[in-house]
Amino acid sequence: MVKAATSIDVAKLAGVSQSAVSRTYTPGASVAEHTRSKVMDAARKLGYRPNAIARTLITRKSRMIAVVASYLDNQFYPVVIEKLSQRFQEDGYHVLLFIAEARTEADELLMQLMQYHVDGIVLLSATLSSGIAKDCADAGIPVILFNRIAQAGGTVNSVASDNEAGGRMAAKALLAAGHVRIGYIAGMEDSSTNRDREAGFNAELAASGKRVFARTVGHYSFEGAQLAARQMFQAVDAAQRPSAVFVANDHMAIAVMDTLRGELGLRVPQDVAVIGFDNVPQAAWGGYSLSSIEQDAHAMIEATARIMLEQIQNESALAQHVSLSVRLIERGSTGKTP
Amino acid sequence: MVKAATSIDVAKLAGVSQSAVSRTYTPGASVAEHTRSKVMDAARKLGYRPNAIARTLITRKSRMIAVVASYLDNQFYPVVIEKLSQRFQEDGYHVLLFIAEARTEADELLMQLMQYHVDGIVLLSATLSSGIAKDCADAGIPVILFNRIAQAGGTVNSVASDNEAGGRMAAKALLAAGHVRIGYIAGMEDSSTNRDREAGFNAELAASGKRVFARTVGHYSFEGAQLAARQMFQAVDAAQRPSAVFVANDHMAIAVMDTLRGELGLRVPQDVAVIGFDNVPQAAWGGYSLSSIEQDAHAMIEATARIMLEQIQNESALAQHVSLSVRLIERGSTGKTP
DNA sequence: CTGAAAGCGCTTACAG
DNA sequence: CTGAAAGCGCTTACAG
Repeated sequence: MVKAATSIDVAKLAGVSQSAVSRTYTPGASVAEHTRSKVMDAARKLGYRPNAIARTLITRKSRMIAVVASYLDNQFYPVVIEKLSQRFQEDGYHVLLFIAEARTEADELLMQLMQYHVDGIVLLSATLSSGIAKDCADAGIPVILFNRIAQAGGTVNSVASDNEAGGRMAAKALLAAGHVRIGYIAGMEDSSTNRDREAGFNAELAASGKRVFARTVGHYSFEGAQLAARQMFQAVDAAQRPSAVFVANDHMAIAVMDTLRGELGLRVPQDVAVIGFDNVPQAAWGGYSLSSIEQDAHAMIEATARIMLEQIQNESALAQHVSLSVRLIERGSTGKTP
Repeated sequence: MVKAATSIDVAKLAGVSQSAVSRTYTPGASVAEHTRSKVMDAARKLGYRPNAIARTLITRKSRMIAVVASYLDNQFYPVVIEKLSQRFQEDGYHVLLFIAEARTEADELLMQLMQYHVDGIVLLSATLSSGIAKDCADAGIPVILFNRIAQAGGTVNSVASDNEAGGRMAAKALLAAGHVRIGYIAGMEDSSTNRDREAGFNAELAASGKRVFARTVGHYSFEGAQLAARQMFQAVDAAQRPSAVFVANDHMAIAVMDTLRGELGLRVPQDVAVIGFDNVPQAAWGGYSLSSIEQDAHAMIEATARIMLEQIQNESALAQHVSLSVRLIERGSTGKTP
């Protein structure tokens, strides 16, 4: 174990002051070209790298952004985490990833985060108590809810899709295909995504003088969705069960398709049309060809990065709420031939 | 923006020295019960939390472990990242996640990591130059290669599956099913996983007096695998193409199945049997029912955590190399009826 | 058990 | 442009 070289070591070797070394590594600081090159030479010889921890202590900027995630089995999130990391890296920020197991855990995690003086926090599909949200705001740490809507009037930003419009699109597509008995398999009852998708879906059905034929809850989990599908499609008589179903996300929709085909012997789309939400990569796989409402992950990430940088630079910036457009991707599961 | 309370603020309010506050938060330090409770009361009133950055500066322990990943579209990794994070969190460590885009980028990333004084580094399916590996060793930072084998004699630890045994199992399963024309779709040519899986596969074929009938390369990517499948199965005459194929991982195997069925009109397993590697969750999906060689992700994660903690606590510990058993999971893609 | 003090490795006014 | 010095918020011998 070799002790790393410090700015003092470099200063000594270069024959300059420690301040000069520090200035060499501070963009925009005034250092003579001659001094700078002496410092760089010495730094190279010693393998010097500025200690980011010491810098953070004094500047109060860690250049780290915490991302709190959970449910990585939902295929939408790994991709988001990857792209989000890359996006922040482009701006010189690093991602400190936290996995929250239960929803209640987010608060405890956040408290730990604050000890690390992260510059900002992105909550992927997680919520946090208003107490913690206020602590973050008080500490000047921007918080962005990703794929969740923040309560109005708060200090917390949010970036989400127009889930309500997505729900309407799903209903419109199924109605246009002539379906009359249409079911809905819900995600988490208390999530804003589920609430808004279902509201849009029901509103569009109502606009056609119809209402949902059956409704079960899958809690956004694979197993939950299998159960929900069994409950909804157990009727032996075809007229007793939906001929189409809107599932609150693709992760569940795939489980539903498996259950319909494998367990219940029903064909998709001939016996039951299925439409999901997210347009995860797996929706395009040949084994499913799942129609879906696409969330624009790229735009969501760009909006997140933009808001984060704005809020880090301007602490008094007001909370922003971004809602992005979605679009229908039709595939085989609703009868579109590829 | 309210300035966070420091140990000095707490000390003043509690009427004790700053040292006493620090000791209260240092497990094992000697503080009178009376003093401790005065400190805790004051801390509660001020919402005090020790500053982890300042602590890191002086203790040289950040309790952060860097995880460098890439290829999150391979479904094996998100699950590993999630479980690994949770596992380290149990021991009071946090994961700093870095996404390496190209393989060459890992070195640059590592240099940045060292500035944050992470306590350890896990490289998920990435390699690093021997120069950087030495820098880490010199700095006393343990490095673990996950799902890769380290070069012998180095200072870098590794945790991987017995890929060679896995390759043999795949060959054995296909031979046992009576296949004669057996193909192999390779991953990255220069990866240890591909090398070992292929070596075991070929060795087992050779043991039966056979050799691989066709070989193409999919580079561990979805698109690469589609291309590799087209190349291998373009022959119109069934006798000209393999009746079974071992694909170097599940991520590619799923792409191969899509190409076989969707594009080439071949049935799995009737026309072509397919076997993959990893046993990702998606392999069990009804749309694929993919036979696979299962990597024991749980055991890999436990081994990684154990080695990491050992090496953090004992800097002079020697590099360890763990190889974990794999097992065959037979499903529909090799003719097993579920 | 407790407090005063040094020091971790930086950044940043300040004076020159 | 440059250097001496203060200070970020802690931990940890050291002396009492």
